[in-house]
Amino acid sequence: MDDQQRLMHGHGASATMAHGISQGYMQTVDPSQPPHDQENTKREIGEILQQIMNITDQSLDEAQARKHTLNCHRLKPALFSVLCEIKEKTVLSIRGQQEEEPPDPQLLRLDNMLLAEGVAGPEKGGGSAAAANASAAVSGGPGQPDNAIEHSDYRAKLAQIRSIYHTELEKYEQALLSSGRRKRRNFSKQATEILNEYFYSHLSNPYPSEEAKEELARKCGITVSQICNWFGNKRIRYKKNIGKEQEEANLYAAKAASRAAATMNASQSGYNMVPNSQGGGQMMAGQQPDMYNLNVNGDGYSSSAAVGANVQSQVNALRHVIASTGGYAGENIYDRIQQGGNKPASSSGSRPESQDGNKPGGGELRISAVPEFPDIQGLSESGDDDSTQDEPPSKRSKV
DNA sequence: TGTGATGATTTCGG
DNA sequence: CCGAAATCATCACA
Repeated sequence: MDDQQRLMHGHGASATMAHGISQGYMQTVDPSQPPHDQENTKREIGEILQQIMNITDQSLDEAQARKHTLNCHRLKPALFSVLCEIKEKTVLSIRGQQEEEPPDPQLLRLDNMLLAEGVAGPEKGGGSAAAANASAAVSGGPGQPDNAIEHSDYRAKLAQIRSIYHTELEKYEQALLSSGRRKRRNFSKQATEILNEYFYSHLSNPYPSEEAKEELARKCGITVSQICNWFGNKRIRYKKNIGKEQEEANLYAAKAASRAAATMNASQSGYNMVPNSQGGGQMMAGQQPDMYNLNVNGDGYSSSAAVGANVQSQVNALRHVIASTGGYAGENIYDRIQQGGNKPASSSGSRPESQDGNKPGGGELRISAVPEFPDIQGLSESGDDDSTQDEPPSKRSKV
């Protein structure tokens, strides 16, 4: 293994290097040597370092010749070992500063390797200083400039390798994206929370408008297309698994209700709150689910009729809270039920997605003849703090 | 390591 | 172009 290669071997070879250092250095600068020899050694080291410093100022031929001389020098292995050690320390300190979330393990390993080689990662300004210190220690004096490494052709090589590395990295990432090997990361808990809240509170029409999507995307820190994916997946999976989702629906319904209760006071607006016959206040958690999917009858999807029958008695219970707050949870379904409305929507040709639940002419989930997410007959009303949920009826701004 | 959950992509129909 | 449905690929957890 030649010296260039040794340098390129980074921390993985540290043990070997340390060993090499102790061997090479101790052999050459043995403390047991007479003082006279030590003096000579120091001088020689100083000269070598000076030559290294000057080498880039010389013509190519001259430099080559000098490099050859250097390579043949008996102190060269020891010096090189020292440089390796310095580089090692530098790399370690650089790595210590890097506290980022670990990417792909393979990439991480590659990065670490390249970091160790100085190919990737931050410019190491401190490294040269360390090198200078170490050089000074070796040469026995503080006289050496602190950019010893900076000017070597080693650095040029590093730059070359660095650029190759970045190019390859780009290719790799590109390939990763385009070749089906997608990298997936789950959304944050908070984002999921927000999405679920929206979904379950718009269960009657889980098709966020463009604006709502954008708002949700902003809130969740994800892209609009991810929002689309999420809602697409959610609708399908909800449908497939209505029984299981019930629990979740429960949860979010309860949350929504309690939130609504907390924020209700101001907007008692135009709704006539019907003091429910069921003891108004305590509906919350356990009952909401019934309003959503309720029925559990076979097809898993709640036909509006079933909903109406099943839930009617509970509608009033929630109505008070929800209606008064602009209806965070399932407001549309209320309206619907109250009106006995269940008409297939969007005959006008507008897309379901384009209207929010609040809008007249709301959308419906079109799934093989089963009106899963029933259309809403919009008596919309808003008052929720969430701008995504209470857009003006004219919402479809962009068409 | 197996498995369910989940985000992304593909296919298909309107 | 949108959404449903199927499928893929990865994550996360026991």
